[in-house]
Amino acid sequence: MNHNLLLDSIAKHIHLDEEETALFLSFIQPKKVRKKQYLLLEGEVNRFGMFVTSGCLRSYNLDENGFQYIQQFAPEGWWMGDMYSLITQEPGHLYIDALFDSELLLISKTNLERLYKEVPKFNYYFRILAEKSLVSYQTRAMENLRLTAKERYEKFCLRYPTLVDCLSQKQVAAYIGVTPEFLSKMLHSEPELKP
Amino acid sequence: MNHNLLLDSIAKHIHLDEEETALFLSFIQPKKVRKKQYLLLEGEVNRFGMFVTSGCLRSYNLDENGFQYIQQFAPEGWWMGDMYSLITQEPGHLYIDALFDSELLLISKTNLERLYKEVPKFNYYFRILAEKSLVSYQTRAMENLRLTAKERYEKFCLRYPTLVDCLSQKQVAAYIGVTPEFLSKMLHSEPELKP
DNA sequence: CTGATCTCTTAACCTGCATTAACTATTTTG
DNA sequence: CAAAATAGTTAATGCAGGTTAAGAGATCAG
Repeated sequence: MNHNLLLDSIAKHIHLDEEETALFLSFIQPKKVRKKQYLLLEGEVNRFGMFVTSGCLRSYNLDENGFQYIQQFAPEGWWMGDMYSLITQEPGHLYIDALFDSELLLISKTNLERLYKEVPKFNYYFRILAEKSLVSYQTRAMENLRLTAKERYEKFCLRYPTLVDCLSQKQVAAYIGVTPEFLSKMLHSEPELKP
Repeated sequence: MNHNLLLDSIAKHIHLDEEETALFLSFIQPKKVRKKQYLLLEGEVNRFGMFVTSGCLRSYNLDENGFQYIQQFAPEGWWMGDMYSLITQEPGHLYIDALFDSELLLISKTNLERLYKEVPKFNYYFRILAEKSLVSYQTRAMENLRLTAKERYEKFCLRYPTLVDCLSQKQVAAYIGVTPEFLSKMLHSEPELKP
């Protein structure tokens, strides 16, 4: 299994010696999933932090009409999880599944807590990640009120240029919060939006 | 000045001995602000984390039409800042001002970095805060797409019961992302929403 | 106390996006 | 490879919430 992507991501923020690296790796387990396979269902407790080494995961809410609202795409090099459920160990509200065949590295909540205790500088690493992620959700929360569907689509293309051309329009629509019908209409009536 | 509120907030998550407490307090400076006074303008670098010991702050974006979108209210016991600017020390996009006369405790970016170095367990404290805040912005980002104005208003009343009756309708409208005219109409046509 | 500045209300009209439905193109599965 | 399922297109209709405007209370500053 390929741990390098994960170790590199960590090395950008903290230095681990050999012993710490070995301990960390002993806490990690690999997992392969096929396209469409679920990793978490609404109402379940999220017991693993998931790091994507290949492929792409997706997390979303379902509303009462069965409409999907995508919270996050996690391509290669990203962490994924239901933060609420992972923190509280209460049942969460997210579904997590794989958009393509994917390879993951999992760390259980138990091992994560052990890691914080035995290698406290992981508090630094995950503090930095949480802060960056916080900024991007703050921005998105405001943009979801302030911007039109067209503007949200443009931001999405700028922010995720690699994703936008491997995802179906339906997925993009569920991320920016419009119906697939409206996105289709928008792309045809405003040709400058197309790649 | 009253540091107790802040020390209590910290004590809920980490234990500081006397020396650490003294060092922390030496990094903190008090500040009083009057109603409507600005603490940060769009385009400025945010050089202080701000903890509110009395009163209430507010952070917001302005769009090109001068419409305000409120990101956060910070009553007593809350931290406030422009996270993006505080992390990067680049010019930010938020205005921060006081809704009422308020008392604050400030920690400069420089002292915050010293604090992380000299008392590493502050990484734990601020990681926990960042993670909780992250969860609430993830939720809000999704709700801003998924919920109607009426539902957003109801959530706001549930989540900030003390705020809702000391704020003007205009402030609440700018938080839930509707015009004051529409909120007024909603409250009159749906009497069950009123307190 | 008074004019000026805000906040709230009401109402007419407008628009961005949802809904529904029917059809076509593409992908998945047996 | 055929059948079924899924994704995308187009168009008619509807509605949540915006815009504009104008007046009525409030609150504030001189």
